[in-house]
Amino acid sequence: MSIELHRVQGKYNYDRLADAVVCVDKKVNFYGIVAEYEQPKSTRGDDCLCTMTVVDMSYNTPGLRVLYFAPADQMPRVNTVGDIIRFHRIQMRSHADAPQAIGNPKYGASFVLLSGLEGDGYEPYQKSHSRYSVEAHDRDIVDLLRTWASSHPIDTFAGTNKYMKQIKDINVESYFDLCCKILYVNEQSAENSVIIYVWDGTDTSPACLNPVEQGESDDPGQDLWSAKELALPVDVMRSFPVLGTVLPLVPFDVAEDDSGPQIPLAGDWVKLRNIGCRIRKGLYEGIFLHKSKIGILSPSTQAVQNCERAYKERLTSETLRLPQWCPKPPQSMLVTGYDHVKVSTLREVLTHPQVTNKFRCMVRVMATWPTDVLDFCVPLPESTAGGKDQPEQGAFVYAVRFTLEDPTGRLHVFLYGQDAVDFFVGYPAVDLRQQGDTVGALKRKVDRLLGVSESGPSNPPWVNCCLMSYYLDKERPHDTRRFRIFGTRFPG
DNA sequence: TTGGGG
Repeated sequence: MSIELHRVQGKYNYDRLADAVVCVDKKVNFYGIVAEYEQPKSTRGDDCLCTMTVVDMSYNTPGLRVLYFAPADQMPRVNTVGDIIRFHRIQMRSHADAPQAIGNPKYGASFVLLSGLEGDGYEPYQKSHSRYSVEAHDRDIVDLLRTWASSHPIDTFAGTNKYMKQIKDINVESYFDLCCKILYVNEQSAENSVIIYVWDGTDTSPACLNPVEQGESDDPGQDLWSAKELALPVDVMRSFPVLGTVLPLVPFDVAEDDSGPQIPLAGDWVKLRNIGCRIRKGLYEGIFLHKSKIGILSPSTQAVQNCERAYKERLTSETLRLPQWCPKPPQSMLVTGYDHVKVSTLREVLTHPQVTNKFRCMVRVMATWPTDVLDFCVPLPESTAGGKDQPEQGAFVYAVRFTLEDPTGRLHVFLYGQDAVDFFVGYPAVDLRQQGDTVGALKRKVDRLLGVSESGPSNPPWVNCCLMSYYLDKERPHDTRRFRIFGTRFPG
C-alpha cells in the first residue's frame, strides 16, 4: 500500500537528545525517558500545558525540559516516571540559557507513550493521533532505552534539586518543592477547588501567631481550636500515620477535562513543585499557586523510600518520636510521675480506639481559659461543698482549660480539682479575689508555661504532661469524650 | 497565544 511504502521510505529520523538540543528553532523527532512529569494545568490561553523532563543516554543531567500545549483531552498522561515518550515535529527552543522543547499539535507535534520496562511490548498506551508508526527502527530504539534505563535508576537524574524541602524545614520566606504523600483529599470545599492534606513524616517548626489575627474573640484558645476547620474529623485522622505534621494545601485548582478532573488520590506520592506556604492561626498551610505543579512520583523512587525509611526509624525510637523541634534531650518545667511511659502524639491521643485511656505527651501550652489567672478558681457548687454549716466560707475549686499543641494536632484539656492543686504545687484552690499573693505566684507560673515575653510574641516551651481521656455520657462515649491533665506537677 | 524554576 502506498501509505505503508511512504512510511518506509520516509522513515522518521530520531535525534539523540544531545543532538536535538543544538537544533534551536528547528523541529525534531526524538525518544526520551520521562524523568519528571507534571500534571496538565490550564493556561491563560486556550490550551492546557503539561511539562516534563526527558533523558536518554546522551543527555541525562539535567535532562531536557519539554512543554506540551494542547487541549485537555490531547495531553500526554504519563503513567509513571520511567515511561518512554516519542515526539514528532517538536520545536526546539532556548530559554534562560537552557534548551527546551515545545510541542503543540496545532503545529504538527505528536507523541506516543509506552512502558519503559524491558520485556514489555511496543504497543503505545497512549497516542496523540490514531495513525502512528512503530517499525523495526522504533523497536530498536525502545529496546536500547529500556536496557539502558534498567541499569540507570531514573531518580538519579531528576529526583532531587535545590528547591526540595522537607515539611520540617518549610518557612514562609520562599517557594519550594515537596516530596510527600497525599493522605486525604477534601472535595467538599469550595466549588472546583479541593484541599489536599500531605505528609512526609517530619514535623513543622512551631509557628508564631500572627498578631493581626488575634482579638477575634476574648478566648484565644477557642480561636486556635476553631482553626481546626482545616484540621479533620477524628475518623479521618485515624487512617493517618501517628507521627509527622499533616499539611493542608490550599486552594487546589482542579483541571477539568473530558476524563474528569485530575484530582490526586489519597495514598499517592507526589512532588509538589513551586508551592508556597503561610501561617494561619499558628498553623502552617501549603499554598498551591498558579505556578505550582503536581509531579508524579513512583513509590519506588529514592525520595519516597527515604521518607518511608526515616518514618519507620522515628516510630521505633523513643528519641526520634519526640517533636523534631523539641530540644534534645527534652527539658520540661512540668514533671510527671510517669517519665518511663512512652510519649504519645496528640494525634495518637485523639485517635486512640479506647475512649478512656492515659497518655504522656510532649506539647506546648498555647492558651488558657480563663485567660485571667484571677478566674482560675470557681466556687464549688453547693451540693458538693462542705455543707450548709459554713456557707460564707465557700469552698473553691480550680477549673482551667489548656489548649495544647504538638506537630500533629491541637487539643483542649481540662485541669480540675485535686489534679490542679497537685499541678500548681503549694497553691490550694481559694477565692483568688481575696488572695493577691497566690494570684501573683500563679500568674508567674502561667506566664512561664505560655512563654510570655516582654518583647515579641509568646513562645511556649515544650513540656511533658500526663493526659487522661474520659467521657461525659456513658450512652455516647465517643461523642462526649474529654481530656484532662493528671499526674503532672509544676514545681518552683 | 498559552508558559518557562518565576
